[in-house]
Amino acid sequence: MPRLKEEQLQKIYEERKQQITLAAVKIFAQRGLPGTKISMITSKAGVSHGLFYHYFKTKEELFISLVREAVETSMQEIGNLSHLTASPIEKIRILTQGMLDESGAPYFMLLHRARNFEEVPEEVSQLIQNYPIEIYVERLLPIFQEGQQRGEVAGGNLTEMIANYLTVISGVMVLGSGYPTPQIDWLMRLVEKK
Amino acid sequence: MPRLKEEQLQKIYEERKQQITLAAVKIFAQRGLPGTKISMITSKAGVSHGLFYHYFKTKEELFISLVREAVETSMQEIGNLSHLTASPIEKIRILTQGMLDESGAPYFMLLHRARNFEEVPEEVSQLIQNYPIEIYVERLLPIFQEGQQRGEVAGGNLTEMIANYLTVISGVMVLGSGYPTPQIDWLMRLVEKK
Amino acid sequence: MPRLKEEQLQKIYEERKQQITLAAVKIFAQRGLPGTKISMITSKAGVSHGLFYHYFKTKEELFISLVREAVETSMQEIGNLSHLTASPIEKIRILTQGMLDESGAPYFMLLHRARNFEEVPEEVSQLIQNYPIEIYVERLLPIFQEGQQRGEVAGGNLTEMIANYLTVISGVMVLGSGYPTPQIDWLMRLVEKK
Amino acid sequence: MPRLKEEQLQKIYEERKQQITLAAVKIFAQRGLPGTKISMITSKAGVSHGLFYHYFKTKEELFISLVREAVETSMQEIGNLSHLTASPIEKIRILTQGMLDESGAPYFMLLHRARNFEEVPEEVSQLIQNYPIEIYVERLLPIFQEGQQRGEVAGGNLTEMIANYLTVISGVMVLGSGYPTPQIDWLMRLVEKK
DNA sequence: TATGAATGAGTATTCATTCAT
DNA sequence: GATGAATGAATACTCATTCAT
Repeated sequence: MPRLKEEQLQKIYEERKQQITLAAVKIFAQRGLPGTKISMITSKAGVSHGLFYHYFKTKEELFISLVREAVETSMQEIGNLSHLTASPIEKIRILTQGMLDESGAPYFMLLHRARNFEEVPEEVSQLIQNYPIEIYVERLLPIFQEGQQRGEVAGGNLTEMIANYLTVISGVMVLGSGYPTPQIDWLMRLVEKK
Repeated sequence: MPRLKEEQLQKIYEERKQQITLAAVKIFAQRGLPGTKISMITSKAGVSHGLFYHYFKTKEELFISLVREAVETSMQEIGNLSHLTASPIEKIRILTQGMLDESGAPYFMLLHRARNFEEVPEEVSQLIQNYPIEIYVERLLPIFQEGQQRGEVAGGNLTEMIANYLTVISGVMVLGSGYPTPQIDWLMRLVEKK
Repeated sequence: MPRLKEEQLQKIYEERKQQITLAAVKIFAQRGLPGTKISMITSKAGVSHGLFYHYFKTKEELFISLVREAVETSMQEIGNLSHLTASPIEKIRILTQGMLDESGAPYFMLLHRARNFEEVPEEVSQLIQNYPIEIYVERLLPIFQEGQQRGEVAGGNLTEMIANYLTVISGVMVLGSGYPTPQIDWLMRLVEKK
Repeated sequence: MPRLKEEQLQKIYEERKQQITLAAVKIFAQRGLPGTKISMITSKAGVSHGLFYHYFKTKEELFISLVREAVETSMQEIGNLSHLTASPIEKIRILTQGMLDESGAPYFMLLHRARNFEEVPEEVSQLIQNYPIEIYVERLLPIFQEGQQRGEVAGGNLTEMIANYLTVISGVMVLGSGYPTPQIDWLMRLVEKK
C-alpha cells in the first residue's frame, strides 16, 4: 500500500510539473523572461503561485531547463532526418514542416529569445554558445549536398544557403500569430533548383 | 534677447529628447517593454533617471510614441516606393533592402514586439490593429501587379505572395544579430519569376 | 478539512485588513492623503509594506474606501437617532456627543479632509458631492422641528440653524487635540431655547 | 541713476516675494505642508519654479516664516482690541468677525495646521508651543471680565469659556468653504448673557 | 502536496533643489 | 532677476520567493 501511494504521489508530481511546464513554455515564448510573471504561469496552469516552488527552484531555473530541452529537441530532430527514407528535398520539406509546426514553435521561440533578446542567465548564454547556428548547418550539410548532387537543390555555396535558410525559417516561426504563415511549398523556392 | 534664448532652450530640449529616444528605441527593440528598465535607457543616454520624466510622462508613454512613429515611418517608406523611377522588381529589392537595413531594424522590431509579444498598453493595441499586415499588402499590390505583368514577378495569387513575402522579410529582420542575414538576391528568389 | 482552513484564512484576512485599516484611518485623519506615507501605515500596523498591497490596490483606493465608510457611518448614526426614545433636545445632545467622541473623530476628520483640503481622487469628490451638508440637515430637520414645537429648541429658521450647528460641531471635532474640547452643555447653548 | 535702479530692483524684489508669499499662504492653508508642491505655488504666482529659490531658501523655510507671521498677526490683533473704544461684547464681536474674515482665515488655517496636523519642522513646533491657546486666553481675559461685570457676558468660569469660545471660532474658521459659515450673532449666543 | 499570507529587493515615479545660461 | 534643464533623495508599487498551516 505504501508503494501504491508513493506511486500515486509520484504520478501527481509528474502531472503537476508537466502542467506547469506546458503553461510556462507558452508564456515564456510569448513574453520572454522578464515579461513572464510567476502568477501568469500558475494561473494558466490552474494552481496557486506557491505551488510553483514545489516544482522549480526559481523562475530562471525553469527558463534554463526549458531552453536546454529546446536545444536538445531541435538537435535530435535534425538527427532523426538522416534515418528517414526520403529524398533529400523531401527531408528538407519535413524539417521545415516540423519547425513551423504549432507544437514545436514555442520551443524554437524560446531558443530565439535566448539567442537574441533578454538578459538571460549565464547558464543559458553558455548553452546557446555551445549550439550556434553553425552546428545546425554542419549537421544539415550532408542532406543538402546529396540534394545538390541529385539536382534537387539549387547550386551555390551550401554552407551559406543552409544558414540563410535556417534564418528564414526561424524568422517565420518566431513571428508567430500576428503574421500569416507562408505555405511550405512557397518557402521551398529558396532552396529548390529552379 | 528672449528670442535667442528661447531658440537655444528649444534646441537643447529637442536634442535631449532625441538622445533619450534613440537610446530607448534600441533597448525596447532588444528587450521589450517589461525587459527595459528606465535606468537602462537613461544610463545609455548618459542622463539621470530624473531627466527622463522631464521629457516623458511614463515608460509606457514613450513606448507608445515610438510604436506610433514606427507605424508612420513604415507606411511612409512604402508610399515613397511609388515615386521612384525603377522597375517593379527593383522597387521590391529596394524595399527589402530598406527593411533589412540596420538603421531601420529597431523600429521594425518595435512594431513586431507590439504586434506579438508584450502586454502592451491599450493604445498600442489600437494602433497595431489599425495597421494590420493587410494594409501593407494593399499598398504594395500595384507594384507587384505591374511586376507580374512585365514578367518580372512570379505568377500566382499576389495578395498571398505579398503577405508571405512580408512575413519572411519581417522574420529575418526580427531575428537580428544572432543569425546570419541572407543576401537580398537570394531572398528575391521568393518573388522573382524563375 | 478545507472548510475549517478556509475559515481560518478568512479570519486572518479580515484581521490583517482591519489592522491596516485602523492604522490608516488615524494617520490619514491626522496627516491627510499626501502627508500619509505607506510606510507610516504599515509600520504602525506592524506589517511589511509589501503586505499593504496584498490587501489594497493603492493608497488612494484605501483612502476612498475609508471615506465611503465614513459617509455611510455618519448617515447611519443620524438615522439611528430617530429610533431612540428620548426628547428632541436629548437626541441632539446624543448626536453632539457622538460626533465629538474620540472614536468617531478620525472618520469625521477624514470626511472633513475629503470635503475641503487635499487633492482627492475623483471618486471621493463624487462621494462627497452626493452627500453635501444639506442632506444631513434634511435628515435632522424632523428632530429639531419637534424640539421647537415642544419649546426645547430656540426659534428661528431651522434649516439655517441646523447647518450652522453642524458647522460648529464639525469644526470643534476637526480641531482635535491641539485645542480644549468644549463641554457639550455649553455647546447646546447654540440651539437651546434660552 | 544707480540709486534709482537699485530702488527699482528692490521694489521688484519685494513685489515678487509678496506675490509668491500670497500664493503660498493660500495653498499651504488648503493643502498643508506635504500637500503643497512648489510648482503649485509658483504656477499660482505666475512665475517659474526656479524663481522660488531666489526668494526662499526652502519650502519649509517659507512655511516657518508664514507660521511666524500668523502667530504675530494674531497676537497683535488681540492686542489691538484693548485700544478700541467699544463695549466688551462689541470687542468680542469684532474679534470674531476678524477671525472669520476671509482675508484672515488662511493665516489661522496655517496656525491650525501647524498646531495639529502635519509633520512640521522643529522650529514650527517650538513657535507653536510658545504660543499655546492659554496665552490667547490670558490676553482676552480682561475683556471678558469686564463684560461679565457689565452683565453682557454669561456667567461661569471665564478661562474655560474663552478657551471654548476660541475653539469654536477656530473650528468654524478652519472648516473653510465646504461648510456654511454661521452668522456672528448666532455664535455670540455662546458667550452672551441670556 | 497545496494554499495564500508575508517579506523585501528591485523599479517606476515624484518633486525639492541646484545651476548654467 | 528669471528660466527651465538637470540631479538625486524619497516614495509608491511590483513581484519573486519563503513559510506557516
